[in-house]
Amino acid sequence: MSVAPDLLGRTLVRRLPDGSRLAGRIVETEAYEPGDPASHGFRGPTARNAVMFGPAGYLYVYFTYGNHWMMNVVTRSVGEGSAVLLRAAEPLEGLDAMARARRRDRPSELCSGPGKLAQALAVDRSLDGADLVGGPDVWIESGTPVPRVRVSSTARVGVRTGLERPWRFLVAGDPSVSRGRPGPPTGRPRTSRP
DNA sequence: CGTTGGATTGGCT
DNA sequence: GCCAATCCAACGC
Repeated sequence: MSVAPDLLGRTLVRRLPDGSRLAGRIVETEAYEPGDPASHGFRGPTARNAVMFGPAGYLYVYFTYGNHWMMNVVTRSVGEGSAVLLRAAEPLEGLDAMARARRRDRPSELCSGPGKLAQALAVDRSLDGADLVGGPDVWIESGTPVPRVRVSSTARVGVRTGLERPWRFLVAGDPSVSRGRPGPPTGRPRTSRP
């Protein structure tokens, strides 16, 4: 869970097959933990969520609502089943390519939601299980840490269980944060671990 | 094997 | 603010 807020401010990089580079500064994440009823891993491994149960540092990509791909970072060791959903980023590099993929021009509409982010970065099922540490297609660079005081946490968006867990983390006031519809903000994240 | 509904988005009222 | 789009994994029979 603690890695979810730590990903804020880091740079998510995608290298396309033609060699071009796309990048965005992560501004919104959500944590999905072992034993968490809102997590895809809650009922154990399946063909879809298998990557979640593998080693940390890999990309878990899944498809939902008939249209959208979601990008997650696997964060725990083999067998545990955890992930951090990458929900939004501030476009930094390759805005033209992102705009074409998204059919939108305004930067704030390119990566401001989990489905939008994957579409802008040309991420789909083919990158499920991609190596984020040593792989050539997608990775995370250190970026600039976001000061704790600028991080807000809220209930996670779009889930019906686990609402008591304020595990959505965002950069307060950033225009690239998604328009989620969670409950009221709960302020800065708790310092204690679950 | 059929049904259900989803870690969403964008367009329309 | 509301809701259809659109696919498929999960689950029940």
